[in-house]
Amino acid sequence: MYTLLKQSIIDKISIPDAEMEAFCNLFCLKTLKKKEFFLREGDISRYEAFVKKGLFKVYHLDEKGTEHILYFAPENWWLVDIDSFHNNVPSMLYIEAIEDCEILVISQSDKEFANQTLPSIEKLFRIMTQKAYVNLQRRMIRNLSKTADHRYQDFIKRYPDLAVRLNNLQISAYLGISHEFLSKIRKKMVSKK
Amino acid sequence: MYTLLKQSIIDKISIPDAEMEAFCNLFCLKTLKKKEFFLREGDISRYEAFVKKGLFKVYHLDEKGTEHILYFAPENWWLVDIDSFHNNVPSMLYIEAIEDCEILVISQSDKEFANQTLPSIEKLFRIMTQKAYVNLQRRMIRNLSKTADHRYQDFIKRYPDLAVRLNNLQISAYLGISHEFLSKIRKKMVSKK
DNA sequence: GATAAAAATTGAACAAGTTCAATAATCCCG
DNA sequence: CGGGATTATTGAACTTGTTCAATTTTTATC
Repeated sequence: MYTLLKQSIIDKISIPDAEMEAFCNLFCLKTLKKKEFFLREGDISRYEAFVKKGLFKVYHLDEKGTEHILYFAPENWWLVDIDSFHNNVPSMLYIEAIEDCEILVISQSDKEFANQTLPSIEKLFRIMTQKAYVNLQRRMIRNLSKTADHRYQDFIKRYPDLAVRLNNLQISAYLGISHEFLSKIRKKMVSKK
Repeated sequence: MYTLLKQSIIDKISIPDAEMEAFCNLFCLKTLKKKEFFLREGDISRYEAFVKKGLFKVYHLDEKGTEHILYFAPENWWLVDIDSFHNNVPSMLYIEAIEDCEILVISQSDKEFANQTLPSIEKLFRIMTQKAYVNLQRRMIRNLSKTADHRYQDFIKRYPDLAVRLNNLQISAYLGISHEFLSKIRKKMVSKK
């Protein structure tokens, strides 16, 4: 049950067996079907989860009802709205399964407990947050400096395995463009080959 | 010398006096004049710094030579390219003083030493990275869902004290628009009042 | 205070991306 | 396998934002 989670932790830090066991035992398995939600806008994020199987989208819905995807979370990724989870404020985000999923869930209080009692875990979450920050920073730079065309080509090159699991509505909501415009970009690419 | 730094730490975590002293002693004071650099593209970020006085811009230069500002760092903020610092890769960023500045500098190795020997410090940096991540996430959402007009008004409302220290070239490079367009937005705002 | 440099404004032509509406293709699911 | 729903494509008109070039205003410096 915890194989993937353990591997994902070992890849980031060295951790004594006892701490690993203690930490993993705080998680419980949950399944979500496609279109079900792990978090909705207005909720306070009281759980964090590791994606064991499947794929989620983490997004914000603006006042016009347009979806803006912050990131996709496939296997090995974590689900949480750090903002809501740590500042105890209602979330601006939705976290929705876009495939049938299996996740390992830990509560806010158990995570705090782990942070306080298991020295390796504090480090694990520092490293994870750093990695998330670096990814977001790189994306910010790309969004500020590249055209939609370039961002799309970059996306399918960077995440080929993800690209095939997503439809164009989802990709366009991640790139920050309309799906019609994405369709036109794709057409141009085909004709240029 | 360390008053501001200590206050900034106390605001985030509780820390024994001995750890506080040990940590602060790892920093040394440096001054930079306006237009001097703390980091340049291609450098590997081997130092992290706390801004004691002044104001920096952290930005990327694209292939056309256009500046894209990731964030501004006034007093109480930290200077570092987390990506370069932790992954030991050449930086994509410039960190440049836009006022005469005083900073407290710590080396990568001293920071690692602190992380390993001072338990509070691991927590401090986890919390700081989380805060930075939350800020960046909120900005990402705004950039994806709001027009330039809205983003500008939001910026001057959100950072009024910063807005008066910056010129419009810098603000436009942060908002992700040309300075000419920002000028037109400002004109429209004045006429609507 | 003079003067050079940097920043801000403006307009015109243009490019990038959106919106809306209609149609076509694909995907589910009972 | 059929039919409804979702997804993808296309075109035309439109909006947002860029680029370039000229001019004005402000700032810095000696």
